[in-house]
Amino acid sequence: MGAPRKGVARGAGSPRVDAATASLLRGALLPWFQESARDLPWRRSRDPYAIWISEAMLQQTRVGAVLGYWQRFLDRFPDARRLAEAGDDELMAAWSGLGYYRRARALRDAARVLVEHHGGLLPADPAALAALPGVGPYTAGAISSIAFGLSEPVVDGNVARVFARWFELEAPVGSAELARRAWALAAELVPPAAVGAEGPGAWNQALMELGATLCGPRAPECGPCPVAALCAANRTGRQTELPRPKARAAPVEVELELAVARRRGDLLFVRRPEGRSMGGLFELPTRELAPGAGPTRLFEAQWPLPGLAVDDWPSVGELRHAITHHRIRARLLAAEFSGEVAVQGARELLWCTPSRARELPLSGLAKKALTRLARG
DNA sequence: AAACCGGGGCG
DNA sequence: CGCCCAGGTTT
Repeated sequence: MGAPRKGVARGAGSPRVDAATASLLRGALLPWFQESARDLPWRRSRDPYAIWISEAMLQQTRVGAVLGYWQRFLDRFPDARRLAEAGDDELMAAWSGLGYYRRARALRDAARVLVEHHGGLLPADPAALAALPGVGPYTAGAISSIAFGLSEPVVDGNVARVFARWFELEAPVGSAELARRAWALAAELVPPAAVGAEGPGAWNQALMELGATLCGPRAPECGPCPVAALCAANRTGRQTELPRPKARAAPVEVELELAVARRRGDLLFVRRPEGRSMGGLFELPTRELAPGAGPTRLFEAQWPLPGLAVDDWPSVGELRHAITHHRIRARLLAAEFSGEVAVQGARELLWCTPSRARELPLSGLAKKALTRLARG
């Protein structure tokens, strides 16, 4: 997500929310949140440090995964001073299994900054927070609003999706444009700081709660949604179409020929070279046909088995396969051998029955080819 | 702007 | 297997 652009003049086409709409949205969402918010342990804390830890753990990580870590981490590192002295081993032990381990080191580095420059406490100011390692626009806004009650916006994946539906934003998921518009909307919608310091934090959490529960990536549940009547996508029936999926690079069309070389019930396999994609996996001898713009990287140097004159072999079938952004059409060419097959090249060859081949590390395409051959 | 980090859950 | 997740940092 991009950074908030507070105070920047908005150009034409940027979203605006009038005060009446903002009021309706808050009046619909906040009571729902108070009623049905999940009882997450970090929501019971008012300690900025503890809230910071939860936000760091929740970066690109599901609530369910964090549940088992947050309290144990706090038991071991109850405040910034203790965290600043954490050794690598105990730090990693406390984080092990959460992924994105850079976050843990950033947390400790930030704790050292806190001890050195902020008296061991978290600042409330989002700019000061964002200057800490591992704290970006989202986390700065979250701590500032949730822990300190400041009127600061927050946009995560949930909020961007919710806004895309509320306001029919057409920019695709993950795009800079959607982030920019979502931040602008969040800044307009976040309520002013309340006396009880509950307003902005509750609002931000309510937005994320809606995105995490009812307004999920697919199959949003608009029936029970408290905001359905105010949601543009719900009114036009586009709630499952928005936000638009990420524009994906067009898949590369690949045409392959696979050699089904048989000898007394065995099939010939070759092993892909180590260190490249699918390295070490076995596959059928393969060549690529008429590559449009040079050989496809996934398959270059995969042929030549000069002993196999596949040009003369009859086709026994065709199959389709998809790898990342490649769409593959593979023709199966079969021939029967009796004696030795003279194959040049250093790559490892293996004659093996189809059933035993099932125990080999096969490429997905080879597995599919075996299944096809077994079915006849 | 895009790549990278990274593990799990789910359809 | 691809998508998605309470993102941030680096190039």
